[in-house]
Amino acid sequence: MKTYSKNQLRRYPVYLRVLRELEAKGNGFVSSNQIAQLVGNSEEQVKKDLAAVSDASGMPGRGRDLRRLVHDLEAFLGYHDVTRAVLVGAGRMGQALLDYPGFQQMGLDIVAAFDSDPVKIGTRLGETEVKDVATLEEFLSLEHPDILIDCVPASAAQAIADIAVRNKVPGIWNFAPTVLDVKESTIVENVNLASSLAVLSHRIKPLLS
Amino acid sequence: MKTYSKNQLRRYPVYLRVLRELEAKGNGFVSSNQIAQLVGNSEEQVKKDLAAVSDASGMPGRGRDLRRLVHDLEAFLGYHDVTRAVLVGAGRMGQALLDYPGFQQMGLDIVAAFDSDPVKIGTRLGETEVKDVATLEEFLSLEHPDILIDCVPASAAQAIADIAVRNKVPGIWNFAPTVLDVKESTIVENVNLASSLAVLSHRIKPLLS
DNA sequence: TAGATTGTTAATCGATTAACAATC
DNA sequence: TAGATTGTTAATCGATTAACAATC
Repeated sequence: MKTYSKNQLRRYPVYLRVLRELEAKGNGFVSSNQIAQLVGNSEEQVKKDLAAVSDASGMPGRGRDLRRLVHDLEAFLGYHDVTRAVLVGAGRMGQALLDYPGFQQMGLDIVAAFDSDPVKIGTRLGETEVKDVATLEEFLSLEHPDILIDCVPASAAQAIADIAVRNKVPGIWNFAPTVLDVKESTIVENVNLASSLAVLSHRIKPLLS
Repeated sequence: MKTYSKNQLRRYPVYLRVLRELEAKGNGFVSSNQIAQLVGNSEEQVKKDLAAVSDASGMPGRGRDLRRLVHDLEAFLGYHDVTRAVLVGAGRMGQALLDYPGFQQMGLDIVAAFDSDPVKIGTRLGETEVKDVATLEEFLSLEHPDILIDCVPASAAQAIADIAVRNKVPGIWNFAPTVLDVKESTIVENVNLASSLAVLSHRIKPLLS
């Protein structure tokens, strides 16, 4: 079976973005070189990446069918299937995620939100009512979501992860600034702002006066 | 000169986290193996990574001095120097970032926030007053911050990036879901939720029923 | 057709892992 | 001392880049 490296997987949504922009402009075909220019990768890499997710082969001299390519990318990324998620921790970051309209387009449906703050419990954020985190475990055992989005403070994040693991939630999307310890049957993906900032800071270092 | 890959740079803040936890527990020394267990990398990788940022060599049989290692990591990551940033776009995401206390510890000082919404302009978010984005360019030309945090909607993100480039802001931390086109003298680091979700979705796929 | 672009194979590059002598 | 762990060199692995024949 084909395998995809982490870096490769990260590139696909980026391709999708620029392809949609080209589509919006009314283009019908794209060459790998065009895409390469727009995203800043090499042409060879673009060719390989796209060949790995689309059976439709491109036309020598013209490029690839844009519409078809967008479709195949979306299909590969799972945007055509609904992924059900629960969000825990309705702080600023949690609210930002609940608010974000882009997830819909990715097939990600945040079906419930939880918090421990009595002031927040019962309120509505967008379409979602905030439930008491004390009821999280029961909800997971009944509803079996695919993903738990962990947005609680670092000090509470492991306890939430433990509940997810106990209830066999396949994936944890971790926004808390802490390293989670989970059984290997549970997948954790970290959104680590400190890591991102480390890359940026290091690269601008030579530019600072 | 030593070079550091993107992946390597991303690992350092993760090491720092677990090391601080060990320090809080009162430990005085750590072995590479211990760290490897905690973060889930190989021992060899941990050894190489740490050797690249700390001159203090570890003691065979005991490990590395924890306090010293934490210090060296912080120094390498630039946490001991102040990096000045401006944030543009005081939506949910922007507010979440303004709120986040962790940046202080990383030496990141968000000195100003900007938005185009008249309702938001003039209000205070935490310690920062929201200014009119119309005054952004003047602010940049006078204050020369190190980083511009771009949190505006995708449709406006490029225009903000253009202003940053014009005013020679060294780094753009891009939270907008779009690919920015900048001169190569400007560094862009993208926080791309779609990419992160793509990795998670792909990895949980075999676990879904 | 000629030219552009494809898909794929081979070469290169870089990062990770394995091995091991050195040593507190 | 013996054992654990170090730092570093060599081997492996994987990903990226270069090259090129095939073709619309």
